[in-house]
Amino acid sequence: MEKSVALSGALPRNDATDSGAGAGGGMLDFPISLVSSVDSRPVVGEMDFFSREKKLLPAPAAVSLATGLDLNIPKEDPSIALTVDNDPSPDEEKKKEKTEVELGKMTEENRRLKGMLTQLSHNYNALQTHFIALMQHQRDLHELHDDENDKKNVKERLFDILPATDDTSANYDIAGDGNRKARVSVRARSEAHMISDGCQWRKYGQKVGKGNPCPRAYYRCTMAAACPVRKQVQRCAEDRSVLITTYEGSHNHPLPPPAVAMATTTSAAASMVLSGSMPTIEGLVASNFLSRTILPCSSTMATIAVSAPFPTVTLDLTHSPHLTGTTSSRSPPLPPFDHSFFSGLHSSAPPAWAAPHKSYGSKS
DNA sequence: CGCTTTTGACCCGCGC
DNA sequence: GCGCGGGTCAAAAGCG
Ligand SMILES: [Zn+2]
Repeated sequence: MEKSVALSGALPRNDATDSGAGAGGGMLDFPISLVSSVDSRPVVGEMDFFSREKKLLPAPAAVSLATGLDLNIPKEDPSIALTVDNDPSPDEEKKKEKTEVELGKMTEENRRLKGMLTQLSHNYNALQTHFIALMQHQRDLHELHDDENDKKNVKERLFDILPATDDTSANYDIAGDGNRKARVSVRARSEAHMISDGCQWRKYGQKVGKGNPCPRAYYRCTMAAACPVRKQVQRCAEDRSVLITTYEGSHNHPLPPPAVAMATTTSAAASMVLSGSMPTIEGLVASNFLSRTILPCSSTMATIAVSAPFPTVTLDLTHSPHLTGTTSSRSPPLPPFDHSFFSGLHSSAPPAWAAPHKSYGSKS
């Protein structure tokens, strides 16, 4: 038996909750890649959210994607840049000038905001690094203390000495309690074999499941030597255009800025849910946390399944009326209302960014 | 030459 | 204990 709650993540944007939502997860739930990363997803890349190759995507779009803020003010928006005809009355001439001045201001402000955003991103990474270092230190102290009080525990001492190549010991505390089992899975329509998420992954296995003829691929994060993050990529059985990516664990290293949004969102969401710091799932979704961060570009649904053994946060980026089928049957059918809200923001699907990944055979 | 992918073997928990 | 199925290892192959 499993409980599953499906809620629409597509609530109206509520910028006031911006800072509050992240802090809602408790102080230690530093919403970075610490826990699960989703690190979660393009025909050859139709859902490449976090391609590190910025050339492939228009920069303003990337900014907008990562922050949920639509800072992209096209310079040649016809609604702003008036195209006055040959007979400009002095009045209209004036109006035009005024508008152009306005436009200049906005462009300038836009540039400034972008700069700030970049700065913010850098600061964020720096802070994250510092935080991780602190956590490491704290862990060392903690275990040292334990050792003094309880000398029979040789194992822990070993963990202190061992290089951080031991995943479980090194990252246990970083992940925080209750977060280790966290999983975040992302469903997205994509013909690509893998959705790029800003991280580097090395494939370490592939299996074909029992019921599902589609092979499931296993990846490990290679951005840092000891990064424990893993992900599974599998095509949905009944609808092969849907790619399901499941992330597990948290990064022990800074992520490239484009990847931060996704990792932050997923891990923080997982943290909140699993730690119970967000009183209700409704609270999580109502805080508009998910939709503001990564989902403004499509109609969306956040599903949080409390099923054993791993609590899983599912971000559904699909438009499909299909039910999941992989993890569970969804209780309530999707309310029809959640598509309309974002229609004004990004009307179309994300561009087809390419994922740098290759093949995908099958076995067994 | 250093990386990733491939792929069968191996491990381990679970139900019988 | 045994078989099964999901997950991982690691040797070999592939690739730029
Ligand atoms: Zn990582």
